[in-house]
Amino acid sequence: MAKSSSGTPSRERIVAGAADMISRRGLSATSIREMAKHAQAPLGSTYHYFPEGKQQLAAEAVRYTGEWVARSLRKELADGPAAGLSAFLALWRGIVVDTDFHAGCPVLAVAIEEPPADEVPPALAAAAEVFDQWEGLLADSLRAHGAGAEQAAQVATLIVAAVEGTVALCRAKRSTEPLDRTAAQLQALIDATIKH
Amino acid sequence: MAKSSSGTPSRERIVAGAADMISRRGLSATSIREMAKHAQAPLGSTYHYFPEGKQQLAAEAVRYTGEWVARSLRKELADGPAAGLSAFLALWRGIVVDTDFHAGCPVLAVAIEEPPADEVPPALAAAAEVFDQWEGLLADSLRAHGAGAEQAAQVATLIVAAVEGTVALCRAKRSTEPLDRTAAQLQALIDATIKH
DNA sequence: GGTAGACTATGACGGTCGTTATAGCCAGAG
DNA sequence: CTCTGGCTATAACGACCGTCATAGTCTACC
Repeated sequence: MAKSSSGTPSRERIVAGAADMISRRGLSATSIREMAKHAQAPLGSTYHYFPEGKQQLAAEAVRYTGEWVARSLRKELADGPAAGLSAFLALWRGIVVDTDFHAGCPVLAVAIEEPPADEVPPALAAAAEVFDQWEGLLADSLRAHGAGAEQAAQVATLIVAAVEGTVALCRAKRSTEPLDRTAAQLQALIDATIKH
Repeated sequence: MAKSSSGTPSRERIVAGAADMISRRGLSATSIREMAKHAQAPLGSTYHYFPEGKQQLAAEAVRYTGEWVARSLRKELADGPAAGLSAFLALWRGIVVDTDFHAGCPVLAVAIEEPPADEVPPALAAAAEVFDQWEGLLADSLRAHGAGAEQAAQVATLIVAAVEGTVALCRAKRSTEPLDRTAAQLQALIDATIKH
């Protein structure tokens, strides 16, 4: 057993690989068989580690990405909101460029999958939590640097939404120009927000 | 025959229905069989009207949505960039609310599907064109109201990206609050941009 | 050495996928 | 009335899907 907090290495490989594949093709286009193969794990193992099936695996992949981004965000926000935004932008730019515009954000990919009627699948709930987490980190930093609570919340939401949307624009256009433009405007917005 | 510019009514029903379904579930999760059934058309008809198959149908659905939004945008931008933004926001809010957070933007949905290696599928190319079109309309209006070319382009990209991202946030959270927050910030940004 | 339990291997279940082929219907032109 | 051509009906192709069941392997502890 020895249930370490990060789980078996093989288990974590599956989750990380799933996050990568979902960020490229979306959840429904990513099969469990492919996720297993991509992580060099047998298909049976996925149902051993994730007995609730695909939704559980997707939810963990979303949270995995969420925590990975949040770690970077927490670290860089120590130098202020502008530094945090720069890191946030650089992180996504790296993913988009390194994959030749093939990958994006798995959280966004999961967020736009239609849920069954009268139900909220675990992966979608996880996506909502991750967005909240990112917004919270940004808003906290803005408030710590003099922004009002309302203003901070609005700017934080705008940043997360704009960056997610911009990554999608970059993928469609196969260009990083949208990221450059969004970066310029958001940086100016942060300056204006914390200087007020 | 009688090839009208808008095509046979049945053909247009298929395209419109496809746009709706793609906006809910994404492209790969939407089967041609379901699109046909949703439009009350036989499966054979889809391959009659769209001989290139799913990609052609998806591309047309993307352009259909693009033109629909552009029409609203053109009309409201006559009253200035702020009015255009309001219409843009209201349009997406309507979709999200009317579908109980089940539908979003089909253009975004198509934009985040991974293309095959060394290839740009028609639907993805159409998504890029639609984003360009929307940005162009907004940027033109901003420049017509005194914004510099660079500033106008940056703000236009930010608006499109932010609204697309915000719609996804709303779906994940099952709340329109992100749209409220983004709206407030973008309106302020437009005011500052054209007043400068 | 034995035994429990974590993991793997294998194969199957019913179902849906995109696409194609073929034969048929049926309005309108001659 | 015949015939053409746009549209439909039906069935099939191989491939893949999520999930489950079962039997097997291997490792760590008693």
